[in-house]
Amino acid sequence: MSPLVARLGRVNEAELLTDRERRAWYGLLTMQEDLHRHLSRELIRDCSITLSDFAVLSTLQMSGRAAMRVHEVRAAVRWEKTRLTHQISRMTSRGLLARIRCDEDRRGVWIALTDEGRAAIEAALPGHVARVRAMFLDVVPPKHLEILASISESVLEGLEEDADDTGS
Amino acid sequence: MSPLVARLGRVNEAELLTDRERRAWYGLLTMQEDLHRHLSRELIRDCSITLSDFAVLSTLQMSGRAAMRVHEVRAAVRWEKTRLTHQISRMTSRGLLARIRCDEDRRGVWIALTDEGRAAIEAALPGHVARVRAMFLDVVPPKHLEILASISESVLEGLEEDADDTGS
DNA sequence: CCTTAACGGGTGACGTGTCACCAATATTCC
DNA sequence: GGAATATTGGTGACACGTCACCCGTTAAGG
Repeated sequence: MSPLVARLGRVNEAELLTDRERRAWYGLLTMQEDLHRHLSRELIRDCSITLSDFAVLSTLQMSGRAAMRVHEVRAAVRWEKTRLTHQISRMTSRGLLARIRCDEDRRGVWIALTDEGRAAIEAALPGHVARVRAMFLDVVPPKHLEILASISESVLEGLEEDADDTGS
Repeated sequence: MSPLVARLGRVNEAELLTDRERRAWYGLLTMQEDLHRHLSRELIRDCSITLSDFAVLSTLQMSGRAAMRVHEVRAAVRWEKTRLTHQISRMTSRGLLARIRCDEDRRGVWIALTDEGRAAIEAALPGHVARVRAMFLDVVPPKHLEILASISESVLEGLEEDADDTGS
């Protein structure tokens, strides 16, 4: 990170981040990338599923329902439409999910866990939660976790205000 | 997000996150994904470069040097080795970077900004910084930015302790 | 020295995420 | 009731990130 701070004098002041801003912003970026990398690697190694798989599987399992519509899963994970479609296709072809015809709305599709999918998420959950704790939750004091939660809430609120886009 | 909290009763308590933990963890994940998506989209639309391009270009520009070795850039951005190689290849083929032979260490390579690369980062920097401010830095109170910086520092410290891996 | 290990960097394949675009069904509004 | 419109979901192409693995060079250790 140190090369990033060298020779700032040349550029317009207002175009650059203050030291505090830079620490917070680059810290956030690198923390998230490193966490993602570590968790992803270990989840694949131990359970043969990816973080994206985990997000979909746990959404379905936590719903406590037999099946969910695609757009319901989408609302839960907050992904782009096509990202979820592709993800479901991959997981279906690997036997983790099943697509089921929807008669109430014939445009739609029901998504359900297969037995294999349920087994996968049940096998993965405890270890993954433990790793999230070890890498993150147990490292950060509870008061700071509260603050982080409130930070993300206000940031996400701000992002939704410019909801001009096509399908976010 | 609400489907995630339904019907938690069935699963082992210790395997699940508390409410505070869940708000912090899922908040972090979604905030980072949404920020990345928005910033990426706007950078591509306005400047035709990606966030990864931006990271490499700004590292080189901020260094204030004519060229950097690949492993120096890598230390700055904290990426996997091959990720940076691929990124440099793509950017070189698009004319943003140049690979230059290294005589001091004939295994190595110098990476330098081309004129086009310098123009790209200079064009992108102010707008990108402004968007980071608008989406994130200005939304979060300064005291919370400090806390966030300290959070990421301790988390990253923790991650580096289990540096057993091959090439992280 | 000369062997062995470590370093610096790269390749190809594959899974992931986004974009532009499409198909089909539901809904709205006259 | 029929045309415009929104909703639900999907496809194919392409850029990105990781893994397994490779090559050439430098440094270490006998």
